[in-house]
Amino acid sequence: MTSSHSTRVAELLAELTEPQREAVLHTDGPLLVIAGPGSGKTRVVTRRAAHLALTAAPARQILAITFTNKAAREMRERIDALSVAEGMTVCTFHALCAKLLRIHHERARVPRNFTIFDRDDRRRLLKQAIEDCQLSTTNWSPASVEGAISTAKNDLRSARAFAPHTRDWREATIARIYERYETLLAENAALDFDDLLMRVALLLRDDEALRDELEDRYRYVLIDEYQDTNAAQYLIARKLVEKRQNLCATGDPDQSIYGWRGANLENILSFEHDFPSTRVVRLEQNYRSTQRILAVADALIAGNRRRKLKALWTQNEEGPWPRVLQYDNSEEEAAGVARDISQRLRGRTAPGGIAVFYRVNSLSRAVEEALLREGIKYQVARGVEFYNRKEVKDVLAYLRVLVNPADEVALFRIINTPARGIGDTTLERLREAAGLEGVTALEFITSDRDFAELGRAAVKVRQFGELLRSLRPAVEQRPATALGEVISRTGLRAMYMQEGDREESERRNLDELINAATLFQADRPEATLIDWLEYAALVSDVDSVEQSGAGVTLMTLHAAKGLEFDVVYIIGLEDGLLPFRRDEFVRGDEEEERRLCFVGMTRARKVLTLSRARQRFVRGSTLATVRSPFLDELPPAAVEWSTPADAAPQRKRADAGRLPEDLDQWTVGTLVRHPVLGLGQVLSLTRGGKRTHVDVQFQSGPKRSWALEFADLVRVDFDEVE
DNA sequence: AATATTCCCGTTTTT
DNA sequence: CGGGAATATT
Repeated sequence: MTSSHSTRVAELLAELTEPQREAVLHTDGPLLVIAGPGSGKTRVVTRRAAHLALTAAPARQILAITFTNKAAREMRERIDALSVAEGMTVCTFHALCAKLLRIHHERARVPRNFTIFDRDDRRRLLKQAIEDCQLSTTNWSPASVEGAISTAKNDLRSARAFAPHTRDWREATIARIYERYETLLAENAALDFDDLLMRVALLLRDDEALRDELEDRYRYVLIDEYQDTNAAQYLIARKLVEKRQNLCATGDPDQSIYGWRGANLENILSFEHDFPSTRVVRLEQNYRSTQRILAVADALIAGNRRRKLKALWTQNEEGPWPRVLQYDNSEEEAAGVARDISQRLRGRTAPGGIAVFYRVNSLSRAVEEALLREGIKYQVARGVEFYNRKEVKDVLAYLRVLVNPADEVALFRIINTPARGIGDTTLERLREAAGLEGVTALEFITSDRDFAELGRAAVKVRQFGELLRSLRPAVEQRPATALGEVISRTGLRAMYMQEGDREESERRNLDELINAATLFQADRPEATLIDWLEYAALVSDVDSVEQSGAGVTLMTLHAAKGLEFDVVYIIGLEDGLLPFRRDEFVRGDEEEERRLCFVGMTRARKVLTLSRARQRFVRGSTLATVRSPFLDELPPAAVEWSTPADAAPQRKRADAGRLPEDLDQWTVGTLVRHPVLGLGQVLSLTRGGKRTHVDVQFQSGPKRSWALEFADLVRVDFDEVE
């Protein structure tokens, strides 16, 4: 071992706490890192990866898997910065699977040049599948069927496996649609996002030789955000490390907020059971938030049952009390938040350090208007991504047709874009004619014939066919070149050439697309058009949700995961909104909603403000709201409640944490008053060794129990009441 | 084929 | 109420 080697190892261990060090140093065997919010997880993961590359295996034998491209990019950058891990594979689950399927297409029984269908493509195909089954898309909305099929795929249930297990007519119908959809996908030589995972999972399960090969290729596997894995990803993870068990999973059950997308919290909760020799490391020290913010968040999440206990703590300053503000209505809430932000901006806080979170996007509107009125710059981090823009998808559709002639979803997307006089009737006839001859639509179009059966449109179709034929050689060219060729030859550029504000952004986006392709191929000399299309299909964000620092950030609680801000506002803490409930009778997963709230709170470094409106303007009408039960779960002594209308917010009781002086007069039946919940009656008093617990039934309905020291209750005599 | 009108529906959305 | 999609109109 050279001295430079040991110096580098020492560097990797520098400035780490004991548990962090332990996680970095662990090499062989399963490792579970339970990482609380702001606990330096990324640092640990990257150092660990570097440490492995330095001491255990060549970097190319290490595989780090993330969920998002952003996470992959960040991890890659940070690992690169340590400059010991060149050649390491750092990518998303989907990218890994796409690559594996491309390489092992024969064994996986997929076409080598398969197209990856995004949600839009999938919807179109699904619509067709529903129609093919003679069903109406009104009764069988593509969206709901999509959800059912996606769930099935996430659970590794193929169309064939799905059909025999249907329990009612609805499921049986979905099974039919599912089968038809799969047939259509195959005809299009396409895979959807879920297929990528499912195919690889099943492949690893069934093809031992390949699994063996991959296990030798990737000797150490790291999976980030393990709490978000679904059944397919879980199987992939297990199969990838079957022999060596060198799996390092990092995550936090308390931050699992994608259950509705198929994520299965059980995967992380039962990790130690699945991998019996697991070493568990808990990262519990928080470097982000103040003591008071952390304490409140911790108190909230303590209400969950399905978790792994963590003792969050911090050496950071105490900080100001987190506040709960109750406004009369949603406009005042928005105005209040804007006013508060305005005040902070006059202080030292930079706008980029401030964020407003909400459960549903529709809440952003009121806040936006209020910020506008206050003249505060802001940005809404929303999901409209670059690669979902129409003009971008049109260009990509041309490329897709070139690469994969079976891709009819793409073909029908571009057949009349730019407008070339091929309408619905022509399309119908064309499909029919092609079907009659037993050739694909593309073969038909690009064949050398007169298209007499298409009447007036025959010339247009022939021209389109010629265009496609002339574009074919572009397949062999480099992505950026092919892209430029398509944009100009198809008339798409011309289409956006007329001067005008609307076309301006389209033109810019097309240029941006060529830029992206140029950048892509710059560090991938071997990259083909197929590779670029795959990249484009799987990279949807393009740095869109970066904190630019120029303005206040508005986003959903989901989007906030992984970020941090000095000052955080969470609005709309109302029953049914957070926790969200679709309708009154069907309750959602309240624990997941609580985690969502926890995630939001723990984004705050210094100042946390929760708010709620007593009346909310929703869908055209104003409705009375009920305070979120989550607010009642916050230790009353640890937050500052105030109604902004009040001149002075009520200060904290100085004696919080102490038992009431008149405790000897407290019995079952004693009347008490709570600053928020009002009048109530003691149901029970339990003297514990350390704490005295009290159950109270409130006049207003709710029943609560507390440690009496923190209950914020005052005893009232009977005659004081009315 | 482009534009007007009606109608429907309404969480979150890593890929 | 308001956006998007399906449908009607020119």
